[in-house]
Amino acid sequence: MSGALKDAIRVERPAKTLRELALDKVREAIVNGYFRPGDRLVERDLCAQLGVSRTVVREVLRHLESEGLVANLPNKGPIVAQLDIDEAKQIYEIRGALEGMAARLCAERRSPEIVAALEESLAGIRNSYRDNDMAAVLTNTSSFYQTLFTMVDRNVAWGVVNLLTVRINHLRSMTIKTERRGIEGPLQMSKIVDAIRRGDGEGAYQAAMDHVAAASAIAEAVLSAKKPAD
Amino acid sequence: MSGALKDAIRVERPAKTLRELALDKVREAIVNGYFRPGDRLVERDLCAQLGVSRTVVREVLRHLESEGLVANLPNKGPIVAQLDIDEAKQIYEIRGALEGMAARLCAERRSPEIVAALEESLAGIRNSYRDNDMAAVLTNTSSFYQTLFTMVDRNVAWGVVNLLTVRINHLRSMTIKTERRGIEGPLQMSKIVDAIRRGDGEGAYQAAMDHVAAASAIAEAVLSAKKPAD
DNA sequence: CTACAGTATCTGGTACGCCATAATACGATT
DNA sequence: AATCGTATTATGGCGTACCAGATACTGTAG
Repeated sequence: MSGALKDAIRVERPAKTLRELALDKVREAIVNGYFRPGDRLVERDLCAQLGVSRTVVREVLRHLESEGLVANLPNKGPIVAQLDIDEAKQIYEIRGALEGMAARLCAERRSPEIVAALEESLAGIRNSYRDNDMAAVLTNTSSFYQTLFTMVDRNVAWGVVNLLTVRINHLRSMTIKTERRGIEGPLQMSKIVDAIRRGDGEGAYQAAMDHVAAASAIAEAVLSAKKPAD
Repeated sequence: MSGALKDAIRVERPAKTLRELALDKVREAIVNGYFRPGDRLVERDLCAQLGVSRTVVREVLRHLESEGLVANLPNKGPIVAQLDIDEAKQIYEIRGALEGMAARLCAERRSPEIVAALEESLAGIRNSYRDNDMAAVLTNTSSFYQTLFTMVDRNVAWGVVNLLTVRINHLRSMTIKTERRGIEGPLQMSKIVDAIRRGDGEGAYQAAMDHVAAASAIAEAVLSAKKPAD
């Protein structure tokens, strides 16, 4: 549309400030495990690694702190937040409640476009599983839920889910690698889509709850199994 | 026990860093309307008003930005976030889902301590309404929900609710002042407590949903009525 | 070998300066 | 006089240097 045209015309300015770039870098580094939980995040070291000043690093650390990815020990400084099993379960529970809510709303709307969009995301997930591309599985799963929320204009809830999800990201990357998850995961999600197609709000709610409940159970098993080795 | 003893012994250091103090100040200033939505938050002005350096101010602004209280216009700088009616409704909806969940869990636990704690908060709310102390109504209402969440160890969900609540705080302060809200509000909340006492999970869930739904409806009326005058 | 002092490290916090950008005011040219 | 270009101002983005206080480490003296 006119937006796309304008974008084509527009002189490509980075638009992103240095701080935002650094924020993304550090968050990514935490999320995919370059920084491990409990690692200290020494400001001046980060300055060197990122090539930015302390001002920027401090603002980034503050931001990540309010996202729950970084914890601040008094007089000790910031560390990568530890994720205990109880907190992870709580996060899954909240996701269940919100994703269930969104699924119900989708079902009640009975719109073919919603179903089509969800099917498309789901196909993407199946393909990624087939190609054994786990990173793609994660992003496609995110986009599945994103459509679930945005199709019924629930961007705030999506923001909350997104915020919580980064905190359990390394759990997610472990759960999807679990045995048979490549079959069961998409199966559970297709149940959500089916219920939405039927306009079955309660069914969609339950199916969404079941999906995260399964993920939560796997995460719990993974986390309690990993604890002794830590 | 030993924790309390240690706390009693401890030399009372502020423990709070300057940044946290400034953060609370600015958040409070936004929440109770000293800074109005849309107001620009000029860094150097805030430095002067708070008596702290720009570094601290910037970190505070970043933090509030990630809380959703402050928005950052590119090349313009931070302003107090505007709250549109749709976003407010979404926030109420999320609160409904999470508070309903917590209420259900409380009911399923069937613990007399929970009921007692909730009754106490509720009594506080009634007293505050009687004394016409609206600030106390707000804090007591918060503490009611806080017990709802913390009694079943749902501190993450409580954090989410709290985070969202500050964004609609000025709406809350208007809804509680509404005609008859001093009777109906506590009535609805006592229904939640009743259901919990009965161990009626579904009833508690519904009662909690009803309560926020009522608040949401009032907020919508207030907000749409205020819009033209803006 | 222990105790104590000194030192290095690190965060919290401050001050100051530079640059880029946006808006506005002002002045010059046509 | 209208318009265009330029200077100024306001402000955010970013960097650097510095100091204070807490902590951890280390080496030396008794």
